[in-house]
This record gives sequence, C-alpha cells and structure tokens, in this order.
Amino acid sequence: MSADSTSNRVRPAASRRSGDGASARAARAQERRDAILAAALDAFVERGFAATRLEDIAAQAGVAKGTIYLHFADKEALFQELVRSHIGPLIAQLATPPAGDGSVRAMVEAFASTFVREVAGTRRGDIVRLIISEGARFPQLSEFYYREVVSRGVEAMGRMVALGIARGEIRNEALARFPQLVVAPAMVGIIWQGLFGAYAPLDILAMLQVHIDLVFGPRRTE
Amino acid sequence: MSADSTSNRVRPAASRRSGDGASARAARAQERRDAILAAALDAFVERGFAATRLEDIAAQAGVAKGTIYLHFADKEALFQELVRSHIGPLIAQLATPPAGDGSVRAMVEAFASTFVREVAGTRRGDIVRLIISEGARFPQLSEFYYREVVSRGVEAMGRMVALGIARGEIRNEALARFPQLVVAPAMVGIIWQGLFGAYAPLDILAMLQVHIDLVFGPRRTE
DNA sequence: TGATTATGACTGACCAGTCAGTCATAATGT
DNA sequence: ACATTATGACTGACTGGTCAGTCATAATCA
Repeated sequence: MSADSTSNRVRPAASRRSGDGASARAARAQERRDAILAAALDAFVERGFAATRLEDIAAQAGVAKGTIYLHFADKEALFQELVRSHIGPLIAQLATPPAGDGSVRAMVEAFASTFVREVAGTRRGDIVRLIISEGARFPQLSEFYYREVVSRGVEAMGRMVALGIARGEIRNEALARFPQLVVAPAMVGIIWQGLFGAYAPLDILAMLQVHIDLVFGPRRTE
Repeated sequence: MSADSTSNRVRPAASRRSGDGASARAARAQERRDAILAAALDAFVERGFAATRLEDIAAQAGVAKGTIYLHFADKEALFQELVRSHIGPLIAQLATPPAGDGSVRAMVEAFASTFVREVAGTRRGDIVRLIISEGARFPQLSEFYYREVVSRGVEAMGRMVALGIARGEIRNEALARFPQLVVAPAMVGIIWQGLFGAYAPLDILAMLQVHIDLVFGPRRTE
C-alpha cells in the first residue's frame, strides 16, 4: 500500500505568493489533521477508546506518532475533537427545519429515509455508536452531545409532533411529552446493526415505516 | 503428573458429619467467587472492560489478585462469566410465558412495569448497558446474548403481537414483522438513563405507557 | 540561513498474568 | 481424643510486555 515513498513530499506549488502561497503549509497541516481524525475514527470504532493505540492511528494516517501531538493535546482530546467535528454538521442540519409544506407525516417519512441513507450505514452511524459505547466514560462529552444534539433533536421532534396533533394527523396527544418515542426505533436499529447485524440484519427502513404507521395511523389508500 | 492411580481424591463426604462438613471450604470458595463477580460488575460498569484493573476488582472483593485466577482463566473469561451468570435468570423468565388470561394489552403493560421495576434502575440494567457498550468488542458474547436472549425475546414478543392481532387488539398487522418496535422504547430508556439520566432524567414508565397507547390505540374509558 | 514542522527512539508508568510459599482445614494414623 | 500429614485456597511480590507522551534530531520551507 502506498509504496510511493519517494518524491511524494512535494506540494511547493505557486512560487508566487498569491492568496494560497502562505497557506500551502497550513493546507498541508489541515490535510494531516483530517487524515489523523479519519484514522482515529476507524480505530476507535473498531477497538474502542482504551484499546486503541496512538501508534496505529499514526500509521494509518501516514504520519509519525509525534505528529499527532502537534495537532491534539492528548488521546482524550483527539477523541473528543473527533466526535465534535462530526457533530458540527449534524447541528447545522437540525437548525434547518425540514420543508414545512407537506404533511407532518411526509416530513417524518423524509426524516426516516434521510436517516437510513445518511446515518444508518455510514460513518455518522459509527459516531452515534461510539457515543453510546463510550459516552458513560466521557461525561463532559455526552453532556455536550446531549446539549448540542439530543436536546435540540428532541425539541425539534416535539414541535413536529405538536404540529401533527394540531393538524389532526396524530391522535395520541401524550406523544408530545415523549418525542423520544418517535426516534427510538431508529436508535435501536443502529445499535442492532452494530451488535447483531453481521448475522441477523435488520431492515431498518421497513421497520421505520411500520413505526410511522403506528404513530400516524395506517396509511390512507384513498 | 497426578500418578494417583490408587485411592486418589476421595470425596468421602467427610464422615458424613452433616451436609455441610465437607463443603465448608467449597462454600467459602463460592462466596469469594460471588464477591469477585459482584466487584467485577461494579468495576466494568464504572470504567468499561479495558480500563478496569483486576487489582481494583480484587481489592473491592476483599481478595488478592491471584485469587481471581483461581476462579477465572483471565480477564476476558471473568467478563464473559459475569454476563452469563446474569443472563441465566433472564432466560428462565423468558421461558415462562406471562399469564395468558388477560388481554394482550394487559400482558404488555405488565411487562412494562416489570421491566421498569426489575431492569431499568438495577444491576440488570447495568448488564444490558454493558452488553451494548462492549458487545462490539466481544463478538462471541454478543452472539451468545443474541441467541439466548434477544432472539427469544423477539420471538416471544412476536407471538404476543400475533395474538393481539388475532384478537383485534392490535390494528397494525405489519407490527408482527418487527416486534422490536414494541421493545425499542424500553431499550432507549435504558441507554438514556445511562448517558443523560444524571441531568435529564426520563420517566421511563410514563413513556412506555404512552408507547403502549400507540401500539394498542388509546385506552378505553368505558 | 534561520524558522517551522515532522520524526521515531526513548522513558516511565502501568498492568495482566505467574508462582513459590503460607496457612487453615480436612484426612488419616495411633 | 490427640497428633501427624495432606490438601488446596489464598497471597502478593515479581516479570514481561505495552503504550501514552516526550524530546533531541532531522527534514522541509521561506
């Protein structure tokens, strides 16, 4: 793998110091930082925080161990930064309310399919699993995650449910008190795939559709 | 080694003093084994598998480190034995079908309150959290857990759902394909308490009641 | 050339697992 | 009953290995 040891170190570019001239090094540094984070994600997901060796992350990222310490204070800071960097985009997405023109049911269905496509089988899903697995050992991290993602997500879902109730799409008014119920199957789906998916795969999308029927009542076939 | 061909280990029942004469030592050994398991549960729940030191378990159990190795082959065997010993009773409970005289809804409600009482805030809940957290790193353990507990639980719940559909208590027939949906909120409740319970407690029982309304339709107020 | 960035050998702490030895208890002998 | 011997549960100092974090040196850049 990557036997091109010679001459790969270039990146001199633009001898003219225009806009990017000064940033050539910074750009390279950023690349390395990202490579370290990507390698760290793989490693932490695979072996867990405590059992992951920094040397493996370094090797995977194609840098020396010491380089990691140029970018992160220590192993724990690397882990936290890893989670935070992936949570950022998620927050942005939560801030954007889903197109509110259709029915609430359509919005929730859209959410479900987005979830399956963008989270369930992807790196994002790994991050969620990582938080669930290691969260108890990183209280400040899980608190951050709660504050920035979970509480906002629950509130957003709560507003959706309230809207659904107001429009008569959702019968059970008590659901507004526990918006977690709407998302619970998605969480269980993620955990299931992580633990048992290898030999007992679960069709998360189909499951979520059945669940949506539960929340909104059977699909209209008019 | 062990050339004791003649009259080896006797096992004489100690001149039949009474039942416990010969077992005095064995009983003490069993006590210690149990103490080690109890201490190990605390430690693994608190710090996770990799970060737990056997010396701490030993100290907590009031034995020397070497003693642990008289009872368990290594750290991993101790961990697995810990989970297995707690899963045993659970299997027994799964084997006993709940009193089938009342409505399916009543059975599920009974299940919910039992769950909250006997699992959510107890050692059993800790075991579940432990499996969710460490399961990915112990494939054979999570496979064991799947085979002995999860698949049976899902099947049992599937039969309940089928019964509910047959009796007309449950409208959504597709639910029979995903009995996980019935249990998902309970799982999420456990995880929530473990991660955020300290500052954002969740009333699991109330949540499960709302969920049951979702599955069976609103409560009759006849 | 001097400044910045990267390297990897090294250190010191830490810990799973071992084993020679101790001692309370049980078995056997007188 | 008492003395002697056997057993094995228990101990904890020790070993061998691992790994996070450091730092003197090297490479690269401007």
